[in-house]
Amino acid sequence: MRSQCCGEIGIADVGSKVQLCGWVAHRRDHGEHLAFVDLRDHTGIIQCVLDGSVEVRSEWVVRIEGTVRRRPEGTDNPDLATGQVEVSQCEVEVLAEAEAPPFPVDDRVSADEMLRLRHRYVDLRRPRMQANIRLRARVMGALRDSMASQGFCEVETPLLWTPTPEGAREFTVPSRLHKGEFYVLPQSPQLAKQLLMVGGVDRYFQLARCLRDEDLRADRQFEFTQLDLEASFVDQADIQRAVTEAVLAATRAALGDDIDVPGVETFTWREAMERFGTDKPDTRFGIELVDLTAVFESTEVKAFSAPCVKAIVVPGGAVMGRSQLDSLVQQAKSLGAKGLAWFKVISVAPLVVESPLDKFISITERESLVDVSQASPGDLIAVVASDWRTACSVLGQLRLATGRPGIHEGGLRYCWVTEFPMFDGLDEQGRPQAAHHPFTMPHPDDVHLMASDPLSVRSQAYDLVLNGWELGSGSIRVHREDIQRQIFDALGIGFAEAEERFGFLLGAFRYGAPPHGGFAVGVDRLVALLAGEENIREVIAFPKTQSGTDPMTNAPRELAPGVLRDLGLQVIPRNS
RNA sequence: GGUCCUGUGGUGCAGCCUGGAGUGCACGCCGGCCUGUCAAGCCGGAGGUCGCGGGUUCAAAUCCCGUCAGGACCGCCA
Repeated sequence: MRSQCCGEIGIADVGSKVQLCGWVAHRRDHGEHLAFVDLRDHTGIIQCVLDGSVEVRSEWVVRIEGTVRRRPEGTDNPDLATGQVEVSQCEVEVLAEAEAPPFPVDDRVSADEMLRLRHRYVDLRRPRMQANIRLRARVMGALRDSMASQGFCEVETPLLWTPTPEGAREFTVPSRLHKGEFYVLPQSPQLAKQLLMVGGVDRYFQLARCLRDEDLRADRQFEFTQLDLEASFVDQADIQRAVTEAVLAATRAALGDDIDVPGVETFTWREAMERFGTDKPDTRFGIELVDLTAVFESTEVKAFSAPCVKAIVVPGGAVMGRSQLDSLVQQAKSLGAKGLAWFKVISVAPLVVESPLDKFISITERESLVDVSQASPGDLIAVVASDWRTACSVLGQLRLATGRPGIHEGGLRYCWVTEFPMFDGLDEQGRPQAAHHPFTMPHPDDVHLMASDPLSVRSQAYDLVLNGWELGSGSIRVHREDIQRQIFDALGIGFAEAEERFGFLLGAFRYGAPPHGGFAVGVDRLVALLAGEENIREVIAFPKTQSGTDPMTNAPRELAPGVLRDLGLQVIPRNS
C-alpha cells in the first residue's frame, strides 16, 4: 500500500516515485491550481503539492502517490526533518474522511486532559504521545533483553489470584462457577514468584501487570507494569547488580548509548533521612539537611529544646520578605512541625544574623549555627526542632519546595536506599507494623533485637530511587521457619492466622525453600522520567482519570441484571 | 474521608477581585479570493444553558451556599 513512511523521505529519494499513507496535518490553499498538504504518519511529516481542486481536509486519511523532488530554491523548511524535499505530481486517494478533530493534533497547543482521554485515539496521533509510546516499547524491550541475557527466565503468573488480606486493596472478580466466591487481581506477583523459587526456577522475571484498588495520583494508576524479578541463592548485592544493569540498559535504549548517567549511589535509609529528609532522595541538587542538635544542646530557647534540631540552608534566601517567610513557617506547620525558626545571614565577619530569635540565642550558639550549617552571607537558615522523624521529614519537604529542579533539569540520578527499618511504627494495639512485607529478612546483625527492640531492627529491604521518585523496591526473603515465626510473633500474627492468610506459601516452604530475594521496578514511572513527563498518564496508552474512570469507554458502568444474576450478585442501591 | 486549584462558542485563554446587554483575543470550522506556502495570507459567516442547582440583589459569568466533573496533594498505596 505504501513504499515508505513520511518521515523517512529525504534528499536521497529525489526523483523516485513514492506511495505514502497518513493523515492530513495541514492544508495550505493557494487557489484553483495549488495547495500544500502536510501528510503525517508515525514517523513525521512531509509536504505534498496538490492541485487546488483536490478535496482533502484536516485529519482525513489519504494515500498519496507522487514523485519526490528537491524543493524550489529558497522554499526549504528547516523546521521539518523532510524540509528539503516535497512530493509532487500527486495522485490522491481518500481512504477515510474525518470530522474536524475535537482538539488540535499538535504538540504546541495544550488541550484539556479529559478531552484528550475521551478521544485518546486522536491524542495518540500527536508526536509527543507517539514518542512516549515508542520510548516505552524500547524500554520494555531493553528490560526484557537484559533480564534474559542475565539468565532470568520469563514466567507468567495468574491474574486470577486468591485474596490475601494484607497490603493494598485488591480488585475483586466474582466466580460464576462458584457463586458467592471470588478471585482477586494480584496487587503484584509477590507470592507467586516466591513459589517459583521453591519450584526451582532459580531466576524469574516478568513484565507484570499489577492492580491495586487504591486512590490515584500523578504517579499511580489502578493498573501498572512492573519489571518483577526474583532469584535464588543470591544476596542483596546480586539483586541490586541485576536491577542496576537492566535499568541502565533501559536508560540507554531510551536516550541513546552516549547518555551520561552518573554512578548509582547507595544510602542507608538512616543516611537518606538524615541528609535528605526522605527515603526517596532527589540527589540532583544540594540543600542537604544539617544537624544542629549539638549546637542547641543546652539552649535557653524553649523552641529548640527538642530531641532533634535540624536545618536547611536556602541559598540567597535572605532576600525573602515577611510574607514569604510567614508562608514558609505555615508550610512547616502544615507538614507537622510545631514551628519553624529562620535566620538570615547578613555577614560572617563580623557575624551578623537577622532573626526573631537572634536576641534569645547565645553568641556561641549563633556562631556554631552559622559554622555548622556553612551558611554564607545572603543565605537563610531554616530550623526545625522536633523528634528526629518529624524534623527530617518536614525539612525534607521544604528542601524539595525550595530547591527542586524541573523535570528536565539535572539529568538522571539513580540511587539505592538500603537497610530500611523492619517495622514502621506501632498500630493501635501497640504492635509493630511491617514496613515492607512480613517475609522480609531482617538484617543479620539485628535478628537478636526482634523481640526486645523490634523498632530498631533493620531489614534487608532496598529501594531504587530516580530523581526523587521511588522506582521500585525489593528484599531478601525469609526462608527459615524460626525467623519467620519471630516476625509473625512481633507482628502479633498467631500460627493459625498465618496459616489462614499465607498457608499455601508456608506450606510450600516446608518442602525445601531456597534462600531467595527479588525486586520490582515500576516501569510506568521509569518511562515517565526518561520521557521527561511529570505524570505517568502521559506514558500509558489508555489511562484512567484520578477518580478511576475512563472518559472514552465510560468505565466503570452498571451491569445488566442478567449478568449479575449469573454471577450470583446483588447490587446494594447507592443511597442506602 | 480531607485540603487546594480549575470549569466561559469546537479548542486555548481573558473577563470574576471591585455585579450593570454574552463583551474581547487567538486558533479551529463553513464560504469566497489567492500558483510557493509551511501553525500560509486576506475577506465574510456560523457557532453560547458562562458545568449544574439554589440564594443575595432592581440586576449575577462575576458575590454566597450546595453539587458534579477534571487536576495537584494529604490520608491510603504491607
